[in-house]
Amino acid sequence: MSAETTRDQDTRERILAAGAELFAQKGFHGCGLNEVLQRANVPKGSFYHYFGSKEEFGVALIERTRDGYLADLKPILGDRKLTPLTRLRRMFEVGRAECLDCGPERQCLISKLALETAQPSPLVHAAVRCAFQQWSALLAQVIREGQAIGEIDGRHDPDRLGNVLVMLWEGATMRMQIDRDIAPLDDFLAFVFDTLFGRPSA
Amino acid sequence: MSAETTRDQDTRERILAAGAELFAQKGFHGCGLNEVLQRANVPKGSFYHYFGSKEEFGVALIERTRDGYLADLKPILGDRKLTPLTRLRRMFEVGRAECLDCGPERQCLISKLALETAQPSPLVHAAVRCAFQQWSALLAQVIREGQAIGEIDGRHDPDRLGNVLVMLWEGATMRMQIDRDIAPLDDFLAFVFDTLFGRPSA
DNA sequence: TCTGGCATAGACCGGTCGGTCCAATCCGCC
DNA sequence: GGCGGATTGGACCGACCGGTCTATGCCAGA
Repeated sequence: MSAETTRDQDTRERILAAGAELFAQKGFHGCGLNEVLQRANVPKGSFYHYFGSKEEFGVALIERTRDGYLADLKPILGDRKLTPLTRLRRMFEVGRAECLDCGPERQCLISKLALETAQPSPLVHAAVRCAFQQWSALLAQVIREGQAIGEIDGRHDPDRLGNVLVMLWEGATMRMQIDRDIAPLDDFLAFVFDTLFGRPSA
Repeated sequence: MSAETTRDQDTRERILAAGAELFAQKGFHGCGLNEVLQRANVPKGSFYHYFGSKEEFGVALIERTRDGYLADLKPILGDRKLTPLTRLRRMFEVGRAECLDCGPERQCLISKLALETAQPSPLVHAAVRCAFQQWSALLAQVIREGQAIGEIDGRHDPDRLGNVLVMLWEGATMRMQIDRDIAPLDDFLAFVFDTLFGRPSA
């Protein structure tokens, strides 16, 4: 019975895990369902029992990924023992460490699916947009806290700065995949926390 | 004979133009050759006369796109009648105008193909990397000029700042496609030229 | 005018795609 | 025990994929 726990309800989870891994590497259209199912050791029939189509599967993947990210982020960004700016830095350092772990050829699943399916699939599109907006909003909140205690320059518009950080991070991870090197993430950290949030006064 | 000029050598160019348009929307794997050739009004045999494979075609597309970008950029970035910072701003404003023209659902072809094919295709990968490095280098040069005349804060590392601008721009265009709105590009311009290069002193 | 190679043209190939279908099996509930 | 929905298993489908092949049109140079 303990060995049988691999089946049952977690079949769905196994499909999702295999899809996340493969799509993050090969893309949505670059990887067929058969390959995903083979990796998950699940037959076709089970897939279409849990998901209505490949597109719905993509939406589920994005939501799963987003929820995982937010679950990781919130404890860091909400840690009252750290100053807001320290929390921001900690979050991006954790992100860098994760990229280092799983290798530079594995791009953020959300942005990858976003670019590949934004045009034809409104479902995927909505899921991606939601994920980015949530992240931007979280950052803006921490930025406001930093401004409240004078740690971050109050002339920044918090919402805009939150968007800028997200955009720059996504651009950096994209560049990381292109260069096969985490140097772009180091450029990101150095720019944001030494230059942008560092001493701007002469 | 004038009407026949549509054929002959420019067949290759017609294929490239159709591919650029369709791949920018639907992606490399999301669009079949048949669709490209139908749009270009060219039969299969001609395609494989000019290109060895779909992958080689992708490389040719990236190089064509990169050359087009650089040809547009260089006159602006090298315009000695403008200050370096003004040239930078002009360049991104032109980029924004072009995005406005062709619509927010059309993502930068280079970054799109980069994410989709970076892993399995070393040829495409090399072409993309080359394109980004050239652009970053151009920006770094202009930043150095700006620093030389005191227009840009000399404490910035020019190469890193060039990379940051490219990464942020790519992230912004990605977000533009996700949100179906050019507002992210406005955030980019406001942040870079009002906040980053604007008055940092209190 | 004949000829050789470049370019056009599209039928065709095996393979794989996303998706369908139904029989077999499992398992909680009566 | 046996009933019935949930789940598994995988053969199968038409469509389309990237790529091949050969027949033909075209035109420059002998």
